Amino acid sequence: MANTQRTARYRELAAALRADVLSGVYGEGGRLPSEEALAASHGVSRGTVRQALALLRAEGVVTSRRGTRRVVLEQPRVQSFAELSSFTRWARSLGEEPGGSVLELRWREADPVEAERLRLPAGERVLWVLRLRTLGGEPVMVERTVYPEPVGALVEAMPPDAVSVTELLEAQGVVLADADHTVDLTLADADDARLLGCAPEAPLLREHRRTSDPTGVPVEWSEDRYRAGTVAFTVHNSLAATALARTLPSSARGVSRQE
Amino acid sequence: MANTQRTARYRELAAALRADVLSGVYGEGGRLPSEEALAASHGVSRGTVRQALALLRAEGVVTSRRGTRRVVLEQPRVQSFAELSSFTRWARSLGEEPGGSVLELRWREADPVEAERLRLPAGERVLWVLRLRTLGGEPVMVERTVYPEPVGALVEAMPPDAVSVTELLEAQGVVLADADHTVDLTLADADDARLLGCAPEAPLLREHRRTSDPTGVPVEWSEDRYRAGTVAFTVHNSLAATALARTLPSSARGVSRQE
DNA sequence: CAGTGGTCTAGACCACCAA
DNA sequence: TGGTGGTCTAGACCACTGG
Repeated sequence: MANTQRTARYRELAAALRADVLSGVYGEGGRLPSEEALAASHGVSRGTVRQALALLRAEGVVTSRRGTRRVVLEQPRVQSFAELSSFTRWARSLGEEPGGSVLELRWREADPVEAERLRLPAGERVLWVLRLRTLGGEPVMVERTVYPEPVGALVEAMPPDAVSVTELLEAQGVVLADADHTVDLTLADADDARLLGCAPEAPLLREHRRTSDPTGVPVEWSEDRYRAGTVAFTVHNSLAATALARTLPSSARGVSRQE
Repeated sequence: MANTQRTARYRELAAALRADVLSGVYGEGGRLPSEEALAASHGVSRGTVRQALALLRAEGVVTSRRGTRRVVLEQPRVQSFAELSSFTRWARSLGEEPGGSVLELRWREADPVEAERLRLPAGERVLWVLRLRTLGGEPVMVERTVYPEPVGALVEAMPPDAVSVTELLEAQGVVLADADHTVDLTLADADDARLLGCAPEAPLLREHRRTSDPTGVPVEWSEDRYRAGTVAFTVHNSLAATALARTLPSSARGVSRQE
């Protein structure tokens, strides 16, 4: 009695509930029906309902507390890290027209940082790509990415004006499963300034991203620099869900080595 | 046969597994035992094992794929948004000595943005607080926070040099359950420059944060400005877990069609 | 005190991966 | 083809919230 063929039941349920919530059926600050009631009305077990609700909770759509029905949170949901893995998808979901072109591309040896991030032996060959990304024709981001050998070969073969590298990669069977993002601030160098049309030394929002495939093997290591004012990164977190992480003993955490 | 008294079984299990992974028992890129095996060896049901593993997965500690055992991802996991809700906790977990002091504090009417964020009627009275945050004595962040009436009263009564407002609030029974964070970039104004000891117009990393209690009622709305180079925000996401969000029908989202 | 979400179990079938 | 994770069920007890 398992359904995995198409979309999982709990995902369908989540979608249905999400739609209800966003359309204001329950009102902001309103309460959802009980799990029992949802299970009955949708003809599934309570376990499935809970799986669906866990999704909505992670998205920040509803709260959850023992003893009380779930409460509807705000709805804004502008743009969160969920979409971040692909510039193109992110742009489209905002209703903007994404563009992009490869400005430079070459094979070279990985520097120590790149090798470590891609989990490659030092000096391994990697494909380095410099891209300019635009929204509605306006330059907004400079992207410097390195790909390990196998993936690099696929990227190299793509047309230089390919809008979505991610989608092309997926079409070739490369699955992107996990990503780590780090956001900080940096200053525009001469190239950035020229490409983005800003002053040299102008502050830029920087994102480092490492993406892995389902096996955990790194597929991409990228540094993206956004012009000020063009993006804001959003995250939602439920403290309950992450409380544990804070209670842990430091265990095997050396010094505070960070990047 | 449910255990909720102390820590849930699955959280203990998660902690144990996390410790194992971090101590390198399985090796980076190594494989975890099967769910069945873990269930047997820890004397719990498979369901409980899966709950534990879901935590580790969300933290980016392990992958998961149908058909194969889970794979250990990298271990860095230094500082992520999980800790972000409290500057103090974040600092401590880095091994740094957090400090802070209230520089200004007054009741005033909420401006339109604040009212909207705190979900209050326009012009409602709120407590506005300006704090300087330090790490090891060095100023790193300027925090401007507004609190709605009830919480504000508690904050007002705190000693001006209280290190952790969050902890004091929790001690008073105010539970912080959910938070939305937005990160972007801004420039230092005269006050920022003076307080942080940087040049006016110097670029700063800015975080907007709205925190709610378990009921979904906003408790705090804050704008924090970090000196460049003092922080980096980190997030991990599993695409599998968020794939649905991208596949959704536009349902009831006004303009800008979603995909 | 009744209702509700949190935790846990035992068992089932399926889809997918690797051998 | 066998092992593994993904999904689903049915039922149970508990902790907490609220009237």
